[in-house]
Amino acid sequence: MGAFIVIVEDEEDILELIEYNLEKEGFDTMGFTSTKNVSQLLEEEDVDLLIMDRNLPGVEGSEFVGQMREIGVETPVIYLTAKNKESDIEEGFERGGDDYITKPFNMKELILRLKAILKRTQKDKTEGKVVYRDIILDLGSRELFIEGNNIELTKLEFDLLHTLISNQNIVLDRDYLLEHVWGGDAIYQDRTVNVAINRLKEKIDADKSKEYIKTVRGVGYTLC
Amino acid sequence: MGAFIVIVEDEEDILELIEYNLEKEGFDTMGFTSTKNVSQLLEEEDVDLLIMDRNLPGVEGSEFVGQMREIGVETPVIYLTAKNKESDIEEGFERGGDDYITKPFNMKELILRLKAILKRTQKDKTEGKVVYRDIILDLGSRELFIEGNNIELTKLEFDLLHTLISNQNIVLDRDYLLEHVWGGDAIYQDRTVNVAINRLKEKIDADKSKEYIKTVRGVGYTLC
DNA sequence: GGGCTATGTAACAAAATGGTTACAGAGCCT
DNA sequence: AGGCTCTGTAACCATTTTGTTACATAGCCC
Repeated sequence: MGAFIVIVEDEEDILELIEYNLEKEGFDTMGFTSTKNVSQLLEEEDVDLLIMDRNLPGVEGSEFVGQMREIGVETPVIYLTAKNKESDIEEGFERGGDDYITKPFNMKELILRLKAILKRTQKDKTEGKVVYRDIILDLGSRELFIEGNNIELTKLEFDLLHTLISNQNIVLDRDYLLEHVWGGDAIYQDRTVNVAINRLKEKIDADKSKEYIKTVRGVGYTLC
Repeated sequence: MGAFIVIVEDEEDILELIEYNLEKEGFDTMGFTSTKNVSQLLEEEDVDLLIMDRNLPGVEGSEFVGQMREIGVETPVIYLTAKNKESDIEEGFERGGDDYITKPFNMKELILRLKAILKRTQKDKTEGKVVYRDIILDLGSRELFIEGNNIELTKLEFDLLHTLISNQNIVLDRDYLLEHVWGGDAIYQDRTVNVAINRLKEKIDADKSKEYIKTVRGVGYTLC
């Protein structure tokens, strides 16, 4: 469960301490000493959790989160705050923050809460079903049904189809797919996508005349 | 009804007073003057009730219970509190506490409430059964029946099956299982889950042709 | 149609994954 | 202490899955 966690904290010592400990727990982290660049990151990347100091120079932490919420960013937040007056805490909650921890804080506590929040939100992620025409993808049991028939998929095939369905009618290029299905770091060839798509096609378009996955020459693939 | 009751109270006089009276009533008790070691006890032992001072030095009592709830500890709580402002009481309830008593308190009242809570929760405990197809898991006696046959399980196997049944039709990955079955702190290998699952499979799928626990390659396991 | 590029296909090799077993330490009971 | 069971770890092997490569085919522009 290598979640991606962004930390905003102006005191560098504390920032490093948090990053060190979270990475030791197996999380991917990225630290900032101001909210600069953070909004862009939240919008564009798949950030699982934000840890945010409330007492930043310049913008108030909760102010910032408020703005994020307004443009539809739902990333859960843990506030770090020296204040522990109740009014402040309430305000933090009101603005859509999910938890708060008062400084000085216990690293174990932070990690405990963080895991609790992740558990909650990650679970939401896996609940439910995604549907496209005759195709039903059950995210919980990881089963695929086409016209009621259960079709077995490998992990890769499932993730690939999941991404395609989530972006139906949008053409996804190979780079996008590599990044989202295969994951960021490792480097693969384009052809990898190619082959994977075709193995998936084989199962999906099997006996049907219908063609679900369409190749868009020169660009990528789409479920249209 | 020799329930096991843990008491956390920093004033030793009061602590002893409570322990004395509860033991006279036939309860097993264990007293602490701080929350140190208590979390571990709650996680690992079968504690029936927690009596907790809210005004502890250091961690807030309700804060502590909140953390316990987040990692899945369901032990009911009675708060002792000098505060009786409504806001405090509400907050205590919100965090999952089950009752509160304001100091100075009447020992008789404490015991009365305590018995009321125990009656309620003990009943839940013994009535609970989880069913999946031919499988009946009796949470009270911790017995497993498959098609009426009693099959012996070790603690680990039982907890594992319990988690699987509670999440039937959902694929649980190894991290999830490690966290929920083995518990948060300790660090184990994936392979540990692997072996445990297979030991469980051996017992469950024994003479049957039916396969209850399904391996989802690359992801985890599920009861499907 | 010819020539170009992009894509599909098949085959192979490498890597990942899970089952199985053996073993050792921990815990428990006698 | 001795013997028991339970459980975590490591090693090994079989299998599946996946990446890569080479080659065939299809699409597109002239």
